[in-house]
Amino acid sequence: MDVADRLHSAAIHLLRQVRKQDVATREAPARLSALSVLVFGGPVTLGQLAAAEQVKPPTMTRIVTGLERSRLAERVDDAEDARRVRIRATPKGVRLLQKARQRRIGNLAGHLNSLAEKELRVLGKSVEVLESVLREWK
Amino acid sequence: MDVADRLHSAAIHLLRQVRKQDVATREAPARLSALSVLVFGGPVTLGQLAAAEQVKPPTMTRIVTGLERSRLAERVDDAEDARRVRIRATPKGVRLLQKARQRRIGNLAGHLNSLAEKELRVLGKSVEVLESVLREWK
DNA sequence: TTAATTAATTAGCATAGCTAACTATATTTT
DNA sequence: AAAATATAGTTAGCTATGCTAATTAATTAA
Repeated sequence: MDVADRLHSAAIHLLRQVRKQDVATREAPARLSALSVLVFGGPVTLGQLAAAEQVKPPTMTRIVTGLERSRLAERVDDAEDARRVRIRATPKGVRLLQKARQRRIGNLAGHLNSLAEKELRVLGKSVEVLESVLREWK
Repeated sequence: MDVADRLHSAAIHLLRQVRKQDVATREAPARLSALSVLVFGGPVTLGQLAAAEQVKPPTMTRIVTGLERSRLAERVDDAEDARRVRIRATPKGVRLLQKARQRRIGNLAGHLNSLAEKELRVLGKSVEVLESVLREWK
């Protein structure tokens, strides 16, 4: 319980700090988050994207509309099922997201810089442990 | 960079899972988050609360108004400076937040349960490392 | 070939973020 | 002491993001 509590708190504060970098993109959080699914997971249907982001389809409809207006993503008709719409990041979207990610990760890495080599190793090991926990979670 | 990247991703997915528990409170995320500052940090002025939550004062004004409507917090006049308004969690607010927190932490702890003792120890060590990184961050 | 199901959108509501402009109180300058 | 400046919070008005319910279009099942 103690580890859970402090891990929870640390995760909150860590993301709160890292997220500050995103203002440089001039894009809203939900859009960046959806765009990152598109960039790293390839084109998906709107419904899949909504599920991945844990929002309802109407919400994702509007996020995608916003991404399209900024030319960061586009709707593509699905050849197999005309009800579906596939969403794809544009080259501009890919570039923007990679820069945003670079800023976030770079910022975090900069702060991990002060750690001793041993601490960094422990942290790396923990991330693996967390990844395995998250794989089971669903 | 690799550790930063994966830590970042793990933190995102961890919080995304844990946050699901909050629907049981029937309170919106920003309100729960502000309430948690009040419960664990004591009464603060509206401006301090806004700063703690990294939002602008007008945003916090409305969050506090929402919390007041639900009787989870209340505005108290400041004796020293009549411009200021102190915000305080009500007993109902304290109870609601503690239950919400219990659900989050309990849920996370349940998933850490499957870990071997050694893994849990490594995780605990890492949380300490992260806490020290976060202390330096500002 | 209807009937039922599924995918996405539209409409309408609440919440949450912002800036700009305003009110009221405190502080500083003259 | 009066005037100017600064600070704390609110109000107004915008955009964005979450929801449910209802709608439209396409697919699958009876």
